[in-house]
Amino acid sequence: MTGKFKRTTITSALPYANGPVHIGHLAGVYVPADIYARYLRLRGEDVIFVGGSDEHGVPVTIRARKEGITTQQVVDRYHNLIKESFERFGISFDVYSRTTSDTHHKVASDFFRKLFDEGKLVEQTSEQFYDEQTGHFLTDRNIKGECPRCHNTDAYGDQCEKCGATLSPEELINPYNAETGNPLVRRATKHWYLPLDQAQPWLEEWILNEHKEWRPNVYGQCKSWLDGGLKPRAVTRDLEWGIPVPLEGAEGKVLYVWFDAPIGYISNTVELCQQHPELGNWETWWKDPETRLVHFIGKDNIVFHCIVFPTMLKMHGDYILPDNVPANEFLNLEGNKISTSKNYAVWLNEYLDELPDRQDELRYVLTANAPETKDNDFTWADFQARCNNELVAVYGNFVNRALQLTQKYYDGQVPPCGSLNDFDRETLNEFDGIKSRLENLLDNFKFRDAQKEAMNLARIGNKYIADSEPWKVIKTDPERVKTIINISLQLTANLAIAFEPFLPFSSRRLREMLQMDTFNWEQLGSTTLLPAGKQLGKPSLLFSKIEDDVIAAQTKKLEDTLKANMEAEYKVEAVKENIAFDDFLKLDIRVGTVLECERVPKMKKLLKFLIDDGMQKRTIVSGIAQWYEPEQLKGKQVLFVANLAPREFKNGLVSEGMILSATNWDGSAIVTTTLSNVKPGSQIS
RNA sequence: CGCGGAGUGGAGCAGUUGGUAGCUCGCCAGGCUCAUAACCUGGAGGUCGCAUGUUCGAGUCCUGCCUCCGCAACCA
Repeated sequence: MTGKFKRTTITSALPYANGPVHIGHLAGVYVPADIYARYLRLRGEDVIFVGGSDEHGVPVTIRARKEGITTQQVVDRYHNLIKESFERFGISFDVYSRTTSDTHHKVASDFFRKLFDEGKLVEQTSEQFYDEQTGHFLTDRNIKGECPRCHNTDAYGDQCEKCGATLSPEELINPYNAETGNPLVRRATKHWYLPLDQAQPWLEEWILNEHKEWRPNVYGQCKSWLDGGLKPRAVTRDLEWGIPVPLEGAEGKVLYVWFDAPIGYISNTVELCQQHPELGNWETWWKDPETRLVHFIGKDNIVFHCIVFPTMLKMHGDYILPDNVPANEFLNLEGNKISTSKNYAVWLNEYLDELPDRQDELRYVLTANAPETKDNDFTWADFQARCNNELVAVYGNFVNRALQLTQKYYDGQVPPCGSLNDFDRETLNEFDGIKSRLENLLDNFKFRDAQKEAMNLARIGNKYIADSEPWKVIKTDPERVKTIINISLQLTANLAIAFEPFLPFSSRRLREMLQMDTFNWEQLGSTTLLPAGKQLGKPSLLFSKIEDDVIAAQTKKLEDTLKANMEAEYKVEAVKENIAFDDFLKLDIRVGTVLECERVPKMKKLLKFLIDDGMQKRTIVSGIAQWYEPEQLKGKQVLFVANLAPREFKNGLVSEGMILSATNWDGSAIVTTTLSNVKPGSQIS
């Protein structure tokens, strides 16, 4: 660590206790944060890694109402699930607490109270929409009403999804509660605001001038907010679930979640230091200018961690400000957005159950494809390829080669290193700079590149063994082979250290095979990690291949989810305008028997039917080839429009009518028929 | 015209201050056989979203446009 800092406080975004954690959270926040924490610990630095669940806010209360349980039960369920998943996945939090803890309530209340007492907050009364039946004020998104522009009655308080108009709730005609349908009235309510506008000057200096090194996405977004001019933001809300505003006359009001949630980082540190007195006073980790504060978050959280929370800390007084906020972009899944509400995700707890003992595989892939500069895509095919072609074939295979050769030639004892030839020196030179390269990348939050650098060590090893051909040399110069194997083993020992921050589970297994009891970052690059004569443990495979059926099961699961969502989202179309009876009589719908049915060459969607309509045979072409095999329909009776004007297709084919099908929710077509057979040509009426 | 980010070989991604376009995987050919049909070497494959400029020179800088993602609107 450079000069002015003596210790590091690492925070990771608090996952919202409204669902399990998924791979997007991991790739965006927890895996990079964990790599960084492990790296600093390995260097022997003072570091704490703080996490916890965010358990306030509106969505958890909605979920509780839907499921008929208490809000506390909802947050308990997800907090426990998330906490346990993180542990199993090896996210090495020093503390993982929650914002419903007593400590947090006290810390957050005191924080607010101090700002209030010192006159830092602005009090303001405004009119907001109120549901008299439920006794709730509503947020913009929970208000619906008639759009003043297109008169769609389902417009939201912020936008009409039908005509795209941007709205404010006051513009809606007949506003109502989106959840209950109750009509709304306007009612005055008092709230407290954080005057971000006052913070503007020093924020500009602090971010735009002093932190030009922040990532472009972070810096860019901050700049845009600052350029737009900051406005005061309310820090309280009219809700029951949350931390009560600690003031007289503020009954029924709580702290806004984004005000209370980041304070959770502080509360969790307080709890950590209570449990571990050796860490000293919690204030050291938050107020000492020699402490370096780093927030790991996703891109949606940039404004809160770079502008709002720092303003809170600064106004409070003696807190330090974040030194860096390495925010990641988003991870997509098989080309689609990950969505908690639509259940479209790879959930961590399910991954751990369904692919047991493969934590490092997921960690590896998420880091190799981390969305550090732009949104990236996670696919199971890529996951499999990276595991099998990189972890197994490059890293695992190299380790296995070195250990098997040692077992075979030396009964598992490290052979002595003799004199080096030019090729040995060349190889050692190649990985000589590994330590400083890794440090440079990790210190700059370039985890993807850093992991690649570690993997490169294994590539060097494979090349070294292949080029020096110990299996040939053993027949002519056994002494030489000792040196080759010694160097190969030293390389594997280095791998165990280099991969420790990234792949802690396999690193541990590798160290056990190598009987490395102690290790630290400073040893990286050393060629004397394993002394000659040392007895190694029994070699076993570091990684195993992932078979096709495992991947197929996962992709099927996602496809099923997509299908289920389509089904759930299916809406019945509104009924068309009424028609006169005479209009109906004009339609001549009849029953026909399918005599022949075949695909139309070069036309993927079309089936050609030969129909017996009671008088003659007629040809009808129908666009349902996607959904039926011709054989399925042969001999069946179908309903068709008999007096539709014939239509000629481009290839000269003429369709004399239309076969009636129901269009299902997923777009598939189901051909209609009668309950029992009737004579061909019978009319429908 | 609300704001920010992104668009680079078949796939996924890098490309710091403008100087011959890289990496991993896949593909093709060859080599090797200690190793999990693994490993090593070589090769093919790109008008860097589109269009304009600036420059001796642009993936990189200017301007305009198109597309995707995010924020505003409590999903990382």
